[in-house]
Amino acid sequence: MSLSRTRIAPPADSDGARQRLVEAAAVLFAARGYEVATVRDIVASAGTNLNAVNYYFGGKRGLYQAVMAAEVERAHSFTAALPRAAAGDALELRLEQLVLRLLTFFVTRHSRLPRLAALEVVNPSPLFEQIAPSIHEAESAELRGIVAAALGRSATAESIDDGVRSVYSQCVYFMFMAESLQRSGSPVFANAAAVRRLARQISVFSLGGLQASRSSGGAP
Amino acid sequence: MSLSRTRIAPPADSDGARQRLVEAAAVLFAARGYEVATVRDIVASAGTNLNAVNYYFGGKRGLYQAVMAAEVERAHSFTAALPRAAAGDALELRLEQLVLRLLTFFVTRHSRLPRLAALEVVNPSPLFEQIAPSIHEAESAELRGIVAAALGRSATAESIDDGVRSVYSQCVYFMFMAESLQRSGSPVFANAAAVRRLARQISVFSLGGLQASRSSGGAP
DNA sequence: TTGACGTATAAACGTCCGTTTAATACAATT
DNA sequence: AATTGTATTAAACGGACGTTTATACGTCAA
Repeated sequence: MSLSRTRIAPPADSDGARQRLVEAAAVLFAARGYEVATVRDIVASAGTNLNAVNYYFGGKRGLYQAVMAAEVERAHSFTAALPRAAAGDALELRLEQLVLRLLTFFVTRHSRLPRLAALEVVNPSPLFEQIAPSIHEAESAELRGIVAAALGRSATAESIDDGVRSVYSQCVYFMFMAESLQRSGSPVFANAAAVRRLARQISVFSLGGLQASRSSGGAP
Repeated sequence: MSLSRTRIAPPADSDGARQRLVEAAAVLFAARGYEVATVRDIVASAGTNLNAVNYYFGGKRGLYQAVMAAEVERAHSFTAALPRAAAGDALELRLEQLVLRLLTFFVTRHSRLPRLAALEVVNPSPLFEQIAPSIHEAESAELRGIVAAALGRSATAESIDDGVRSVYSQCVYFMFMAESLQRSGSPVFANAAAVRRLARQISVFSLGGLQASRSSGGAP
């Protein structure tokens, strides 16, 4: 039997290699940071050859760029599936739902983006300007609308910026602190109920803060 | 006079080299992070020989440890000199002064500690557990007292923790975002008046948030 | 069948890293 | 004057890094 002849050429890994590289690189970039993660470790984890990174991505930076693009897309499809309040709902509910969505984004392991973003924000790479705006477009606009509504007629551009930052900083805190909080065993990263409770606390706190800001900041 | 006898050994560079190493290393560790900052760049900046790091500190990690210790001490003496409200002052004033102190700590260039701490928190090193508590002992205790007072009789340990975190996260936000905010030209890092205004906004917002939490969280 | 092309593997290259070892200068001690 | 101990300099080591070059394999068109 001419087995050696008729045997169809195994498609080898084909495009599997490229995808496994992106996946393995995402894990290692997130775990150790761009500089410390080595190409050799990445290809070993992906089961490919050392040259594959240069062949497919032109180099380590190109692979990082591909990882970021893939993780941004993955995070977007995750965020899109989260529940959201209707525009006509009460302000309190809309804020709580938005905060819950932000917290869920920062705290769950849907993608490596929160971790990669924390590293980028604290230590921006040349890609930072390109990545930064694509993380939160929708959420920040929605938050801005809610804050403006809570501040009422006396809202100024500056007071809205202040309010957005005060609310947002309470959420993004968990992105930056993720590594430290998990070390100390914070329940937020494994317990969905804890996240919901946290969202309620932050939204109640923030709504009270915005109302206090209205009476204070508006009239000089 | 037996000058040659009584003359105390000229310290020559003596400890100068050691101190210059710590200073140069602090700058480079803060600018590039521990892994990326190289011993060769540090000794070049300090004007010493390559071997000096191992001679004085036993290695790169030892130098990093010395840098951290020096920066923690420097930051402490800076914080100690900041004005603080008296215990009998109004809650609003005490909170605003504390927030201003925290913001000033995070935003001004008294030492490299805020930057080094941001890197450590996002990417903890083996030294993290040793460094973390020594940054804020006093301030966090004071904040806890203020939050407890603002929450009043219905305060629980959990609601106090929540309030402390909500206030603190608005301040530490500037530590994490320092690099990014400075890139986008935020005035907070060069303008003392902007910091004072910010402290007022955060304290007003937070006091309102705490009052709202009091009526909400206390009675289940 | 042959040549070309896209892919995968292997080996080597040049560089930079932290660290080590050896050699030197100099003041204090014996 | 010889020696000891400390500080400084110089040179080299072994290894890891990202990247490049060379080579083999399999498919497809001519």
